[in-house]
Amino acid sequence: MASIQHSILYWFDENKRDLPWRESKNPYSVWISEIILQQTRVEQGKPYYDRFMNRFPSVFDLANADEEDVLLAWKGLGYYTRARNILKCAKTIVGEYGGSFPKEREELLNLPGIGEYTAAAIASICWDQPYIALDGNIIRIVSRVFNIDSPFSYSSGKAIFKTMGQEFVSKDRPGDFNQALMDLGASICLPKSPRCDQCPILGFCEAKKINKQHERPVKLAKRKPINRFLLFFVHYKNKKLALIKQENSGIWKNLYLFPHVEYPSEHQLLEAKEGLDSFVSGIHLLSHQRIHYVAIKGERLKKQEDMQQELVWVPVKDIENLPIPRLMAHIFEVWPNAKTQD
DNA sequence: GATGCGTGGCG
DNA sequence: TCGCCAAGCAT
Repeated sequence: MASIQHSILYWFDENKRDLPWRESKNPYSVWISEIILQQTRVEQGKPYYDRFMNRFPSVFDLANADEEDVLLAWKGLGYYTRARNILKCAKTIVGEYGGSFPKEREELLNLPGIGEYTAAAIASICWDQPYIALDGNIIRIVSRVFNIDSPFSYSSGKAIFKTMGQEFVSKDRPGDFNQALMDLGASICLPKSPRCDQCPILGFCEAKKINKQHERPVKLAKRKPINRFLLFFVHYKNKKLALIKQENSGIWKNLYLFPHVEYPSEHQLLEAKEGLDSFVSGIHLLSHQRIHYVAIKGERLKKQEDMQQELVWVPVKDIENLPIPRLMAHIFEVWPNAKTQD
């Protein structure tokens, strides 16, 4: 009987996708494609890859580029830290490695923007080093084939996936094996409706045997939302808006937002706004918190004894003409740097 | 370990 | 419609 690895590689040889970054195994193009494809769909990344390689054909061209130009090539793709790291990394490779990538996994991991997944992908595709590249696709396939019921996000779960994955990965063709699993995950072993009837390794899948393929991978249980009760002050005067800087902790740490007071219960929030000129209220969801809010005009601001933070007055255009829902949207629109606002 | 980062596709 | 999430990483 054929091994599971053999079945996967056979399927790959017959069905592999024709993608621009598969034309070469040189580390530069593999690296660029892997960075572009982080949290990004193949169809979205393709045109960026083509333009990027055309604009920066080698690691030397990239290392000599201005950050502005790299960011321009990245414009519209998102996660712009990737673009900044890609430039830093190119400079390191040229400056410290004479323009060729280090082949040791540990050295790859030290490069900016390269984590466990990308290091494994580069090492396996370029130099046939037997590392499993645990991306979303391969996590899903491994969780189903071995019926792993522990979430990848737990460190204990991560250890299981790494152990099983390392055992799983083909030692003969690890690069093809990783890419095969990604293709399989993208076309057959889908997150929601896996096409098990077309799967080349159906007979090896432990989850399918007990009909739990839909329950894999196990996701971390969502924490139930915490209720919070906040009274906001919208204080707009002389075309300036009052903001406060948050402490270096909590959900809006170090950000600027409207002055506010927090109450322990909805009852106390409603009691506090009693008699005040409240004009909008509602619930805002943010990071497993349900924030019940009431906003009042700011004339009463000075009388609030609980308001201890120092106010920062920020010039804002035309706030008096904004409809209330738009204004309220601003309340939860936190500002990293009040000085840059106008 | 939890959180932020960006855009586009999907049911 | 809109929440979920897709070839993760850094902090």
